[in-house]
Amino acid sequence: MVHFQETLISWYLIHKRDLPWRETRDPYKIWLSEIILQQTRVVQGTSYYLKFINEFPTVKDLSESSEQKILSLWQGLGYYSRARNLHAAAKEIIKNNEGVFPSNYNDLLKLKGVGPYTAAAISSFSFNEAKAVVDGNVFRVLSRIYDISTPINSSQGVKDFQELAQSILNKSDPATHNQAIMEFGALVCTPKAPKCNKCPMTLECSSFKNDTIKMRPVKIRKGTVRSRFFIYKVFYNSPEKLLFLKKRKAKDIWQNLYDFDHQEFTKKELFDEHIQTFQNEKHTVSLSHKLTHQHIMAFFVLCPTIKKKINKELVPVKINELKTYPIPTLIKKYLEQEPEIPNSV
DNA sequence: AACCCGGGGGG
DNA sequence: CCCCCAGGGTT
Repeated sequence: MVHFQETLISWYLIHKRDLPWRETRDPYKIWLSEIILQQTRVVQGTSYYLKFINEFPTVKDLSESSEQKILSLWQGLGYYSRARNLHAAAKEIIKNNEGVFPSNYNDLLKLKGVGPYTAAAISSFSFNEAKAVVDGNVFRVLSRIYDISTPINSSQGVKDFQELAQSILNKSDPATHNQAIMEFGALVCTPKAPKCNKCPMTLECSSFKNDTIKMRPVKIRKGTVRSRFFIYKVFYNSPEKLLFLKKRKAKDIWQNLYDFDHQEFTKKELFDEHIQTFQNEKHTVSLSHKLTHQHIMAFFVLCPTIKKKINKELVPVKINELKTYPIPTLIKKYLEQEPEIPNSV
C-alpha cells in the first residue's frame, strides 16, 4: 500500500502538467477550476478558467455579477446549471459567511453545485484535508489496479470505490496524492489504449496481470438518445439590425440561455411536413446538433420584419449587443452561416 | 435507482 | 459510430 502511494507521487512529480489552478491554494480559484472541469477536459476548460479569474478575481466579484454575464462567459462549455449554481453559491458565501470561503469538506458540500468529488478536491488541495477524490480517472485507475468488476455507476460501486480510494489515500499529503492519481488516469491509465508500456505500476496492477485491462472499468449502459425537432422563426429587422431572442425558462436544455421563437416536433414526419410549407422561402438553414442524450434537428427560417417590438416574449437585441446574451452553440452555429445576419457573432 | 443536463475529441 | 471527460441535481 505504501509502495503504491510512493510510486504514484514519484511519477506525478516528474510528469505532471503545468496547469494554472495548480499555482494556488486559494479555495476560490480551486473551486472555480473544479466546477469548470466537471465532465470537461482540461484542454477545453482552461481558457474558460483564465477568463473567469480575470473577470472575477474574488468570490465577491463573482457574487456581484449578473447571471446573464456569467452564462455569457460560460457559453459553449455546456452543462449550464454549473454556471447558475456557481453564481448562487458565490452569493451564499457572501451573504451567509461574510465572504469567507468554507474551509472543510462538510461545509463545502453544502454549496450548490459542490458534490462529494468537488468537496474532496477543494478540501484537500486548499486545506490539506484527508479526503480522497473519486472522479472518472480514479474509478478507472482503481478498477484496473485492483481488477474490480463492480459497475462504477452502480450505488454499490460508488460506495466501494469511495471506500477504497479513502483507504489508500496518502494521509500525510492528500493534496499531492489526489492530484497524482487523477493525473495518472488522464495521462497513462487512459480510457482507451492505456499506456501500460509506460506505466510504473504494472507489477502491482491486477488487471494487467489478469489481462482484463480492456474490460475495466465496468459501466452500466444508459438509455437511448432522444430525437428532437425544432423549427425556428428568426425575426430580424435588417434596417435596425435587430434580432429577436427568446429566453429559455423551462427545466430543459439551455435553461436561461437565449434562442429564437420556435416550435418543437417529436416526430420526424410532422417536422418534415411542416418544413414543406417553407419551401418557397429563400433564407432557410438546416442544422443537426448532437448532445450526449439528445439529437436535435433544427430548421431555421429567416423572418424579415420592420417592427421594433413583436411581443413581450421576444427580446429585440442589437446585433452588436448580441455577445452579452448567452446563446447555445446550435444558435451560434446558425448565426455564423446565415449571410443575411452579418457579423453577429 | 433512474434520469437529466452540453459540447468536444479520441479511437 | 461509440465512449469519455477533474459530476451534481432532481425525481
